[in-house]
Amino acid sequence: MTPAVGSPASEAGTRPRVEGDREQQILDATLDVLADVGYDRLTMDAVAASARASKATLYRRWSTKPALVIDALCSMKEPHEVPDTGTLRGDLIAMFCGMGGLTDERQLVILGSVITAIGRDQQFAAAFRSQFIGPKAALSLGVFERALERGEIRDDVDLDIVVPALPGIVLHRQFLMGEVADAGSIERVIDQIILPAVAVGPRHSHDPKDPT
Amino acid sequence: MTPAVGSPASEAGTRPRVEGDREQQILDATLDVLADVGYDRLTMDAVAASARASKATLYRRWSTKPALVIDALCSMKEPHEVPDTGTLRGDLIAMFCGMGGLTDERQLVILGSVITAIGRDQQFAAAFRSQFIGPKAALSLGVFERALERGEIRDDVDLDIVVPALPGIVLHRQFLMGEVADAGSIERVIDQIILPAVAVGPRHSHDPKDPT
DNA sequence: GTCTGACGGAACGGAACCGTTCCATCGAGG
DNA sequence: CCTCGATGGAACGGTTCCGTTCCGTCAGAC
Repeated sequence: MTPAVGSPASEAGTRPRVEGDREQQILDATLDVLADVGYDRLTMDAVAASARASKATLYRRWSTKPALVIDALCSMKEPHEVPDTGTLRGDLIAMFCGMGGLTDERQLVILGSVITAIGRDQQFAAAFRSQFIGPKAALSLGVFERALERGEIRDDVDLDIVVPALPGIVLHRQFLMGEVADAGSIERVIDQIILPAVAVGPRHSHDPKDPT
Repeated sequence: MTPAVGSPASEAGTRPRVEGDREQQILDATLDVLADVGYDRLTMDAVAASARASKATLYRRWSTKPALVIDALCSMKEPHEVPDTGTLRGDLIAMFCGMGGLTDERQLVILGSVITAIGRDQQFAAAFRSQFIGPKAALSLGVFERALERGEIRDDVDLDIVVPALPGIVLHRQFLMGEVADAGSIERVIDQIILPAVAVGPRHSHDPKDPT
């Protein structure tokens, strides 16, 4: 499968030279293969073929397959900063339903592809968590902290538990139950689990009219 | 749709060269290898070696690797029936912290090992969901329905969302965040997410299906 | 005691990968 | 124009795994 990332300048037989983004092209090809066959079945040959590079080039830059894959994961676009919609509900929807969120097909497939590797390669797991999970978790944490400042949620909420709950529920539905995550299902989880769990007292106030 | 897997031992006379549980021994060995190296890297040779069987024997009974693994998964012990502790909280803890629950190391490792296969083998995924996920989900559903009858939880709770939430959260913490699930962490999730989400009491409806 | 047949073990050819090496080619800088 | 360095492509030997086949063994059926 040819990566959609066609080099703008070079085409039609001319050999793609190292234009600086050559490395990114290879990493993109790595992600394509990763999404296609998974981590365990990803081979350097397949990556080389997909990137129209030679294995020699690959090994010149990355000594091992884990190193290449980790680099590829790190090269993925980070989710945008989450816009302040004024409510926790709006922020969560904006964050998880947008690009780079839980409805991003490619990202979900890749996520599932590396779970095996996470369980069996400590170094891989560490890199994955700090580079991939970390930024997303930080963003999500920020959303909840904003809600905390607004007084939208209880002040005794354990963010370590609450913050990862939403992706956990959605990913579980996706991977193990076979549902395709869309905005609607994510909203249902937010409305029926997350918001009730953090709601303030008996009064369930998710009022958008209280911007701190 | 089970591929050519004879229901053995009950048949008289014909079979058991060794013992009727020889098949189960092989399936157990399969689970061992599965937990050890994962689905993609599981080889028939490794299973044969682990079971001290010959590959010929394996292929005599299971035509392919997916068939063998599916049979192995199906042979795993089902979780016990959940004792009625009198409260939803007690039932959840009893169910998920006990054997076959979310603290069962072997089961968790195997779970992570097959996620790759689930995403890429439709037949495998279907068998896995009906044989592995299905019974657990049914048990969990029963626990919540019992709570519903007790009047412990709101009667407008969407069980399709709520029931899989707990395993989702815990598995996410385990696989992606690298936490080891123990009774304490599961209890925290129950107390801070699940119970608040289903607790009786006033609740604003965020249900998009109710656009009053 | 003999026959039967499933068994474990070993080996096979073929295929896929790995990591390396060699080489012709092409782009850029001198 | 010409050299130099990085590249793509192809091939290598070595390893692993697949699915099959053959064979000697041994417990139960007869």
